[in-house]
Amino acid sequence: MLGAMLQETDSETSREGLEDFGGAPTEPGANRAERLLADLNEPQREAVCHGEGPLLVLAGAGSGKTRVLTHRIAYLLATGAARPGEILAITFTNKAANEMRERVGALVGRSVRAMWVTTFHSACARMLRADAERLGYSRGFTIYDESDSLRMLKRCMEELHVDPKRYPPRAIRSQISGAKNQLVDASAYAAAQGSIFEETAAEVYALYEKRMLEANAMDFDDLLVRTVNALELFDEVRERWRRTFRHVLVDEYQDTNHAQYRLLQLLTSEHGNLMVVGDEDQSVYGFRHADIRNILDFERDFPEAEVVKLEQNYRSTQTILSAANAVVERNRERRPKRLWTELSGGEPLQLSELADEHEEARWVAAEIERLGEEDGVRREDVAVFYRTNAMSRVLEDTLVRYELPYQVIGGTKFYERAEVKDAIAYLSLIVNPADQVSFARIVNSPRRGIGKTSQGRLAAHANTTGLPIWEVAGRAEEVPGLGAAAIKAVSRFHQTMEGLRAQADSAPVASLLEAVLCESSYLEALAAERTIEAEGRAENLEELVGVAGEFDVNRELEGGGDVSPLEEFLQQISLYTEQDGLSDESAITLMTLHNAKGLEYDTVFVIGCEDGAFPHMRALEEGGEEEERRLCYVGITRARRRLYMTWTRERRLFGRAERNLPSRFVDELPAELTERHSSAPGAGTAWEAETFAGGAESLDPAPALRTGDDVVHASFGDGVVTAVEPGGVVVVRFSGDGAERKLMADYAPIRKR
DNA sequence: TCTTCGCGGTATGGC
DNA sequence: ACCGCGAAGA
Repeated sequence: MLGAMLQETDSETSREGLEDFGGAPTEPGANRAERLLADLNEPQREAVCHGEGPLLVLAGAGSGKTRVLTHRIAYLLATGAARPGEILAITFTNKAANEMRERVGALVGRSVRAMWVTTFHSACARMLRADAERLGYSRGFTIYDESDSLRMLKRCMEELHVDPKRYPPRAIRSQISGAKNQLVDASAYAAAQGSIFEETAAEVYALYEKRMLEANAMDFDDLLVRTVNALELFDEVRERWRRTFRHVLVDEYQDTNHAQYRLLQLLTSEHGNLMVVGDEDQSVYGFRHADIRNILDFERDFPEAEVVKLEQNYRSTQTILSAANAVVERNRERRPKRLWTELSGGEPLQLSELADEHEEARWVAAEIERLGEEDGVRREDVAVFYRTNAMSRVLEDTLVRYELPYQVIGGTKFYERAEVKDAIAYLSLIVNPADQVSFARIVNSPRRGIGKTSQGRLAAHANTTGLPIWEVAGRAEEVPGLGAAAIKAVSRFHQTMEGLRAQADSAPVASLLEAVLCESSYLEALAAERTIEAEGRAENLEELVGVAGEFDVNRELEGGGDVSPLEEFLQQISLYTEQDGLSDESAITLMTLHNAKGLEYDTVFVIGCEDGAFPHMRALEEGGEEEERRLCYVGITRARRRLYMTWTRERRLFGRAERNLPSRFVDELPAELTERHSSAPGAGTAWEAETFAGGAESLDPAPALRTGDDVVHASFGDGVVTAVEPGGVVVVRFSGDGAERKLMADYAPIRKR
């Protein structure tokens, strides 16, 4: 059995609890430490046993990095090098943090509760709750998600009369976000302005910062930046956290940005106990301003650092690893390394070209069905990855028709639904009376006769007086220009909410939420709609109450901190994206390639492998080919045994059919590791697979073009065919500029001469 | 002030 | 194909 040969790798959580000393860490430390090292390979052991000072673990895909992290934490405790409360372990996603917490818990028992095992963002939020006041925020600050912060940004642009047509708010925000992650504040940014666009962005940046502070709100970037600010500005704060976290461990270090790097530096520069684990080949968050230089330059930044390389892979077959290596080796921004495994051989990669996304979806569904029937492959061992969320739709429809249960990770999020956001806005306003965006969201929802004009007057008054918006609402009669009817409506709303605020400190979150939904008449308004949609929305709110109830119970058990339950609840869910949630036990898993990082599946399909989709056009325009290639590497290395990649000749985008060429990454796979299939062009729905072992030659169906033919292209002129590829693709080298271009033989304005 | 209709932008990726 | 926003009408 293949499985028996595999050492436990990253995403298998269940087995860890069965080994070592489970939840009973009562034996002497030396024995415990010994046992922790027992089934590690040499470099893994070296990393776990590392003493004081910086440590870089270069961990290739599937090389057991989570194992090294969790065992090192346990080892630090067992040898007495650290107490549980001195550990800060950081990951990038909540999911990864939960998994790490679980696995550490399995090794060390309940002392995991004293550790901070969490994401960068929630660690920062926790630290800021204690020290935000020094920066002019109050501890009940609200965390704005993307849409909230974009709202705020739009308001600022309006106020400055910046035309959103000429300056798209998203572009401005990305500019601001980039500056923040480089720790460039508004005035420094303004001082360095160049183009008119940047000048405009600088102006918006400054006002945005001001209004965010007044609203006592932080966006995701602020959480990092403000924490860095607090640590840099206040010796006392810095010393306190340095003393607290004697050992800092960071997972996925290749995804850190400059602010995060600075944060780690501030926390660890004194004792130097920083362990980072990462793999530059899996750096795929450049768009979030991650800086791959952080991992590439680690030894330069921390000169005494010890470096350990983990290159033995315990996950995939040699075929899959060879394919992954072949792709990623084309990148320049990397250290030389090569994954290897004791599992030689393996099935070849299956590459399939299909007519369009519908055929692709049917092909995938049918293949999953076949694997289940013929090879006994379980659905929960199958995952389908795609580059963009939009690609899941057609596949979902098809899986439903095939009656194949599936679950989608990520994508449309529960917490982004309007009604859920409304409910949360009510709660936010209770905690943070200055929260303008939440106020604007709910003041007239349900309708209370407080329209746009009145809202504008309230906001303007808050801005000019500097009073929290809630204060302004409480003194509506003082707001210039507000009509009598509006004053009455605002006052009533204010009164209702004041009543709810009075309960906020003591009541469990669930009952508070229920009271909010009732007394605000929100549920009543939904019921009055009498539509299926409204019913669904009410159900979602019920689910949110359920989430709150769960939170209350957990808090009861764990005896929450010094923060009010409501504050803690809000913080938790504002940093919460779609977790695996109710992970379905017998379903196929669908997700983006980005979401797939850190996971593994027996059988993996990567769909939509077309140039322009993957690598994505936009990424290529931004010079991100290497990052896209790394994403491909991530996708390939998720597979344990079987890997499929598919692309389509045509795909609908914005309702428009686009013609595609296969992804350049497909061509980078060594032919001897792959098998190609192609559906007959023009066969419509009833296609028949033709199989061609080894790829490239002679699959071209209709066109008579062959390698070596001289051709003329309507705009590129004379050229010669250098290769013929599946799907009617010919590669032509043109004499005009000497460049090679891929063309669709059927559609390109090209003829033989 | 609220509702409806139609247009246009949108859909790389996520804490 | 879908959602959000603005214009126009009730």
